[in-house]
Formats: sequence, C-alpha cells, structure tokens
Amino acid sequence: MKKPKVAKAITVSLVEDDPGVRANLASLIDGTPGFKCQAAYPDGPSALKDIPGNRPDVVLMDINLPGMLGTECVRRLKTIAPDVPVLMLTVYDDSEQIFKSLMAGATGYLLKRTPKDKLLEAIREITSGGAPMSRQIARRVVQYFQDVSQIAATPQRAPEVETLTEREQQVLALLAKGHAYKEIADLLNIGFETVRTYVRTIYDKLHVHSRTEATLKYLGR
Amino acid sequence: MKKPKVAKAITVSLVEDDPGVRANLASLIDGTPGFKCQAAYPDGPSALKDIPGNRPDVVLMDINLPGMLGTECVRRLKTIAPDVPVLMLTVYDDSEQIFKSLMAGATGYLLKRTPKDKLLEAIREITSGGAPMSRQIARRVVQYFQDVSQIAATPQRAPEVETLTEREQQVLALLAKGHAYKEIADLLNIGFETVRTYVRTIYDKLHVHSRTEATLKYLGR
DNA sequence: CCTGCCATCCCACATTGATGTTAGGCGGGC
DNA sequence: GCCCGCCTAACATCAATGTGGGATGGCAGG
Repeated sequence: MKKPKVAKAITVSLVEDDPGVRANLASLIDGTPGFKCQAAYPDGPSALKDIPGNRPDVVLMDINLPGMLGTECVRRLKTIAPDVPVLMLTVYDDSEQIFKSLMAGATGYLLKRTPKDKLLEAIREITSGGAPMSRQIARRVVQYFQDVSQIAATPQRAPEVETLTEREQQVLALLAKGHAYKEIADLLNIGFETVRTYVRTIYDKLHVHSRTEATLKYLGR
Repeated sequence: MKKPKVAKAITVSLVEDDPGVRANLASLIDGTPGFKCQAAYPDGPSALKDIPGNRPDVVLMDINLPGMLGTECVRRLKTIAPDVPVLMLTVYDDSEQIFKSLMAGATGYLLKRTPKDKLLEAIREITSGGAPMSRQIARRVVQYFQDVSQIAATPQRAPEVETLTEREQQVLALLAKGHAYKEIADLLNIGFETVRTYVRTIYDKLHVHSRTEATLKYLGR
C-alpha cells in the first residue's frame, strides 16, 4: 500500500451525457488523491440500474440529461437509494430547476463553471453533512424563503374576516369546523338564538348566504 | 492617504447584546484590512433607529437579543432598509430559528463557532451577491425543501376521498364549493334526488354528518 | 345466471339552517 | 342625555339539509 494515510477514498459516480465533460470530470476526480470515480453513466436509466448496487459516496448529476431529466432521475434515485447524496451540476441558475432538484432530493447544487478545486471541496463537504451550493444558488434559495413567507404570512383569508368582531370571529371559527348552532351556543356559553343572530351578521358582513361559503372565506378557499 | 489600494472598505454594523462578543467582533473586523466596523448596537431598537442613516454594507445580527428578538429586528429592518443584507449569527442551529430568520429577510446564517476567517469570507460573500451559510444550516435548508415537497405533493386530503366514486367526487367537489343541491343537480345534469343520494353515500363513506365536515375532509382541513 | 357495484331516481320525515323583525343592557363619544 | 356599536336574546317562517326507506337499469366477474 502506497498511502495508508488516505483511510478511504471518496467514491463518486457521474451522470452526464456529454462524453467530453464526462471524461474531464472523471479524470479530475481520479487524478485527485482521496477521490475515486467509481462509475460514469451517460443517462438516467443506466445510472438508476447501477447505482443502488454500487453505492457511491456521492453522485454528480447533470441536470440536462436527454430522455430522463436530471430532476426526475434524482427523484427515482432517492426512492431506491435515499442515503446517497446527489450533487447537481448545471449550467442553469434558473430558480425553477433549482427548486425542482432540491425538492426531488438533491443535496447540493453547483454551476458547471465552478472551478475544479471548489468542486472537489463541495464533494468533500457533501460527504461530511453539508449542502454545497454556488453563491448564486444560495442567494436564490434564500430569496425563495422570503417570497414564500409573503405567501405563508397571509393565510389568504378574506380581509372581511378581520372586520368581524371578536365574538363573531369566534362563532365563525366554530361554524367553520362544522359545529351545529346548538354546539356553538354551549361552547361559547351563550344562547342558541344569540348564535343565530351572530351567524346572520357574519353572513351579512362576508356577503355570503351559507355556512359553507363562510367557511371557505374563513379558510381563504 | 495610506493605502489607496483598498478602494473602499466593507462597512459592517453589529447587533449583539453581549459586550464581550461585541468587542471581539468589532476588533476582528476593524483589525482586518478592507473591513470597517461602522457601528455596534447592544439591542434591536437602537439598531433600527440608527442603521437606516448609516447604511452599512452588511449587518451582523445576533439572533438571541434581549427584548426584541433578532428575527423580529430583521423583519423591521428589512422594511425600512430592504437593501442592507443581514447575516445572522447564532449559537442555535435549530430549524425554527433558521427559517424564521430567512423568512424575515436574513440573507445569510452562520453559527457563532464559525472561525474568524470564514466569518470574514462570509461578509465578503454577502456583499458580492452570495448567501453564506454554515454547512449545517445549508443542510437544514435543503432538508426543508424536501420536506415541503412531500407536503406540497400531498394535498393532504383525507384518503377516504379517494375511495369515492367518480361521480361522488364530482358531487363532493361542488358540495365543498357551497352549491345547493339543486345547483349541483343542474351542473351535473342529474336529478335533485340523485344528488341527495350521492350526498348520503358520501357522508357514509367519509363518516361525517354535515356538508361542512365533508368539505373540511375534502380540503384536507 | 346471479351478485355486486355504480348511477340514477322517488317519497317521507325530522332537523338544521337562513332570514326578517324586534329588543334590552352596556360602554363610549358628542 | 342621546346615539351607536357590540353582545345578548326571542319568535316566526320557509328553504335547505340529513336520514330512513325503496326502486330501476347497466355492466363486470364469477
């Protein structure tokens, strides 16, 4: 044994349709101490068939595969080998591709123009529990959260609901859960007739004519 | 001028309640060429009052501020100075804090045990359009996407709904929109009584006893 | 052929819901 | 003091819904 220092090389499998890029990546990886390119596949199906047996430490996946898209390939791979981390490689920094990949189960996301040393570092990082991303990608991911919070912060319930009085909102909440008037009366310790009165004013204010319509407005559809 | 080489230092403002940590950070920043600690605040309110005028290139924000929480401080800061990127600093790598911060508008998120050189690199990165995160943080963010996709993919509607007949599901859909039996009958070109029959079997299958309960099951709450 | 499931329809009856009208008590503001 | 909004409540009436019976024809499988 030459170098017992390298306890174990990180094994990498490639999925990349371009033969040139594939060869380059393979030689980069094999040419770096501590890394080993275990396999290289030109398409999704062959990767899916082989990888579960190979169990590489990391999969580098091109996103723009012909036939089966990289995102779809990731999704299937994660169902048959959930433990294998996948690092997406792509020329696109387009949000949609990023989110599709992440939701499909990718653990990291790098642009192809990432320099070689950063790529190797990212492979190391992904095996040690990280989630390497190019800075552009990270920015988009963060941006996504801020966009989502705008949506999530607005439970989308019709604004009229806010104009209801405290008591009316309580009644509406119970109404929307499907409670009968009698039950609502008991729960709020008020009379049956009072509940009916509230229901009427709620309907007036919400411009609806049935419990279900009110419920939908309350829930924001 | 001593060093015209440094075109312009990156100006940093700190929000950190611990005087010791604050002093350490300030001296680290001021002691590094190319960085300038513009201001250091012990709490949220003073930062909010001052920062819009100062316009630092980056704000380093402790998440655990007494009084006003760091996340809340970020939220307000972003409303009055949306362009100033905020880098959260915290001892917690707890998911909830991370997402609150990101949704509030933080651009990066580092753990306090991040080494000094990485911290400085992160500050540089954030000013050049990145979104620096500790690797643990990045992992959690990626994990979040995968969790969310599971939820988003499952409209969460009660599984019983799937056991309903085609026709029953059509009726239920209209029922859930608040249509009266008569309207449903007209829309589906069937008789009023037929609708009532469907409603009965739907209720039976969903184990409910009212339109609203059925609607809630249909909508997955 | 018989059985089961689906889609369709009808009758009857009790309950609940939707809507109109009216009204007393209470706390604020003008 | 008077008016207004909110919480409370009662009576009346009709429409809509919930629930119990059956019934017919079609179509797939055994």
